Amino acid sequence: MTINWSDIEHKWRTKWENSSLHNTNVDPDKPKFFLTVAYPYPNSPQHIGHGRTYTLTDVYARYKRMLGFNVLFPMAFHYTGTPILAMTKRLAENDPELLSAFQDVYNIPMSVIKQLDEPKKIAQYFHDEIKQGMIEMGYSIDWRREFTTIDTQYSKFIEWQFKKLNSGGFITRGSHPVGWCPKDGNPVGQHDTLGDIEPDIGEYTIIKFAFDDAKLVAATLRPETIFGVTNIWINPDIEYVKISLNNEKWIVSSDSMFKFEHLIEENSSTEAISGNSLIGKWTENPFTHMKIQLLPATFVNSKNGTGLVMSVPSHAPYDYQAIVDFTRDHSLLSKYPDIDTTNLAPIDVIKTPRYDNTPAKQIVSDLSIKNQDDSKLVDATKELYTLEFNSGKMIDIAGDYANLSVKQAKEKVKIDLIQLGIASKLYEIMNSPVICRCGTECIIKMFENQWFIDYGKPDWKEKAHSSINDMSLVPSEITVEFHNTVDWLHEKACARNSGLGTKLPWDSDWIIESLSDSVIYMAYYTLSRLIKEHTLDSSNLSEEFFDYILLGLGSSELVSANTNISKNIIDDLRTEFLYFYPLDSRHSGRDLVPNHLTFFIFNHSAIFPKNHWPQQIVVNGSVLMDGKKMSKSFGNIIPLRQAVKTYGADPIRLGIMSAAELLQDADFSLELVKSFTERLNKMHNLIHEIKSASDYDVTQAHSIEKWLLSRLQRSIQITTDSMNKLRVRESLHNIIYLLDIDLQWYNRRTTLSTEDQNSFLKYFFETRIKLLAPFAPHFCEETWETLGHEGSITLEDWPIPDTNLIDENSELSEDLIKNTVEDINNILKVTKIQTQRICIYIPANWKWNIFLHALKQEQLLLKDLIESSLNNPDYSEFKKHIPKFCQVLFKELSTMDSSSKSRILSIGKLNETQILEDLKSFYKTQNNIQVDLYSEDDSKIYDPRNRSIYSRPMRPAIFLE
RNA sequence: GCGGGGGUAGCCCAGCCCGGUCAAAGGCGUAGGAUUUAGGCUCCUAUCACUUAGGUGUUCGUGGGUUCAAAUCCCACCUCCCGCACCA
Repeated sequence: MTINWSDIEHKWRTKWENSSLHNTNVDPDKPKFFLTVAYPYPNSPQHIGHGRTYTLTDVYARYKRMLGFNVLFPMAFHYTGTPILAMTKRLAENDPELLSAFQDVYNIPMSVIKQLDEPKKIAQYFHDEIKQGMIEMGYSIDWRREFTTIDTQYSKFIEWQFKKLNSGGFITRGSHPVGWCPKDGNPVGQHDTLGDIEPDIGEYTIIKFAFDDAKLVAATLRPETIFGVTNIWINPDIEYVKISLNNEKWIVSSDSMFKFEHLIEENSSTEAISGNSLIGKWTENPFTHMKIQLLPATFVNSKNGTGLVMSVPSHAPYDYQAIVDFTRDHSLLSKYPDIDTTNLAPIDVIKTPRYDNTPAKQIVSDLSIKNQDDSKLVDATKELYTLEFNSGKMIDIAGDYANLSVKQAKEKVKIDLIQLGIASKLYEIMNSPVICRCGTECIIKMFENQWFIDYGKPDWKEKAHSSINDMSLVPSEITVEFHNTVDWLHEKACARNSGLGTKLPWDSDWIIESLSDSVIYMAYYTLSRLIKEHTLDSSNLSEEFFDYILLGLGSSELVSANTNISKNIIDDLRTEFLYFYPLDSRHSGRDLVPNHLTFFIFNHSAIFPKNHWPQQIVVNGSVLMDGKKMSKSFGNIIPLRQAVKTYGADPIRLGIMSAAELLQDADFSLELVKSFTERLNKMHNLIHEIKSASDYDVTQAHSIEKWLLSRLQRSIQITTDSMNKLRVRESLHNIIYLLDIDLQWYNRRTTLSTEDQNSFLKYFFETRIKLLAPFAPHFCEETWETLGHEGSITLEDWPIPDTNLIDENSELSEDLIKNTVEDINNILKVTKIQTQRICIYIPANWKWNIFLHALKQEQLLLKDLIESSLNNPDYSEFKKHIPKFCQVLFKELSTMDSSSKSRILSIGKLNETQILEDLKSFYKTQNNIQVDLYSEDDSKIYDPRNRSIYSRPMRPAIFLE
């Protein structure tokens, strides 16, 4: 008989639903446990990978319920954001890639796709799809509290959040360079570009060198080297322009002019200048006032920076090489007779441990660079830049900046130059061209007056650190990542101008960005049920309303008077919030550690009092599919609902949970799922065989039953310990595999009648099924019912190990038997003989005495052991065997761990003859082999090969024939 | 560059914090056997090498070190993966 998964899943889903089993209300008599998992963004159906975090959370919820907690596990949907918008657009354009994903991977019929013509419809479609999947997976969610982040009431809640942040001084405003698609009019991130290339925004300092009525504008990444400028490089073959901006005239290459477009004064004329005409002219270093000349160089690229380069030959390999090239090129020298080459000696500015002086010269010679067009110059530049950036120090020539590290000097010089009006910043895409998905080349745009949440505030960081220190992080290894994230987080743009979401309450041009409107929503779960049931209108959900309910400010009377919401409802909302908050456990994948989870910590610490800060965060790794990352392009995505349909929810749950320990990436495999299916089937069939057996009285247990009961208690203990640490793999390991191995051994050893066995097994499985219930809820409900129970197993108590049932003696005895069997197998394997008779020799008493004596010694010395044994008159007749025996014993004891030692000591001498007596029937029934037991000092011993002298306590000697 | 995580027998995955029970759990796969009309399921046995007596040898990315003892502690190196934002 095999399990019909869809039948039992449907049956139990319906029962749970009808009995509102997972709906959780305030119950002052019961301790609550409130846990949430990052809500899904509905732009695709869930796949197996998504299932991991949700399943883990559900397993935990079910476990906590069995421990007696009033568990609240809610769910909502995150509609906020831009990807759905982009998706709508691509769908409208019949984007073939997206259409194929929808049809072939997600299996959405064309007729349905046609209807998905606006963002909300797409979100709603996947919302339903995902929700259905969660139900089918058996997640024990209180669906009454479900909401979406574009519900008007939720928006009021987010408005409240931002008012709190703003009044608390956590919001700032500023300008920020972003990668920008001029066609879409949107910032672009990695996910918006062809080939998923992140625009690498570099910051140039542009330095203005006076030149007649205008400024020659050179862009540099190394403003600190301004002390070493010897000349300016101009490419004679390119065109430059003079443009008017900021009340100045700038000279830049015409190819770079567009970068200043937004600064150029309207209607101003531009004057073209050939590069060649500039060569040989003079200007001066605006900072040091040294007179310098404009020289020709071919390496200058009209598109990089401004098409002008300030030359620092000591520290820039290109500059050094270009000067070498120029001064040895006689035709050039004669072409520009005005150029004074005596003025071009490199000027050192920075020293490093590796180079004494003019490092550019040395590195050029080390790499055997031939001329300024040599491609090795790129590496040379990078190497020297990195070296000086990390270990360089400014030397005396740098005046006030002398002795500063290059890192410090770079910032300081830059700021000072800008302050003096000599320089300004220019942002540029360093890895250009970066192409937007729409096909347009991206540029840099200053995003003006952007709103930020200022995660850089030192006192806020401190609060976040302390919140982390006060909460439990599971697994604890992840703690350092949180602290690091808190440290390097800074202003985070919190609003954008497109996408679904809530408008910024004080500036309706902006929509609150999706990572910022999802940081305290756990609190909203405690309200959403009542808000929906009483159909509270969003217009009444004022700041005052949330102030009272979430912070206890004001009074319910006043709020009621001002909002038209009855006082009772307001009181209920406050009660509900106070009952469930703080959040006891937050779950998500580890990819959210550097963003969402840390924002979540920050925002709670900003808005809520300390007693409402989160209590625990649980982080899990991702899911690989047969060793590979799951992705559409690999075609290895398995939609969750389809998997449930094919394999059943419980086998999938077990497969995901057992594949890896919490933080590791889990390698999901369908083979594993299939093997779980078989194991559950086996268990199911067995339970049907034993279901009507009579009750078992554990106090009557003896022999191998006692052993299995003892093992079961240990298993409960280990499983409980690992569940508390959410080491679910270990838990399942115990429940499924290790208990199975014990059960198999039990089956070989038991001598009970089938009837008695069945009642014993019934007891065993009732406990085992409870342990399994959080993982495989449908299966366990079904088998629990089969075993004659009426209530849901969800409401059963989690098993507690019964120390009275732990029996060290039977465990040690069973170890003796197993070891002896193993030894016999070993001998059989090596000798390859077909044995008819097994002779087992139990060690003599004196051996046990020495053994126990040796175990008691804290510091065991072989010499002492031998001597004291030899001197003991009781052993005088065995003298000749003592040294050899002690030697072997000593070796054995020196590698035995202390817990085994004390275990044996606590039990004392085993009656090995009686224990091993069982082997007679064991071998008789299995292979029809005769087993004879002898004590070593038995006078009638049969020992043709004289093996009995090798016997040791816990290790009888063996002879086969 | 900054931050984090890995490298264990054919594969997956524990063990490492807290050294000894570690030739290293468990699963998957494979082979042989039992059961079966057959297949599947199930059960038993084996699965680093050598070995006709329960043994020995060499293994936990590489190389050193500490220790009576190292997969585990320390140092160096090689190598793979992930994150670095205005995007969920």
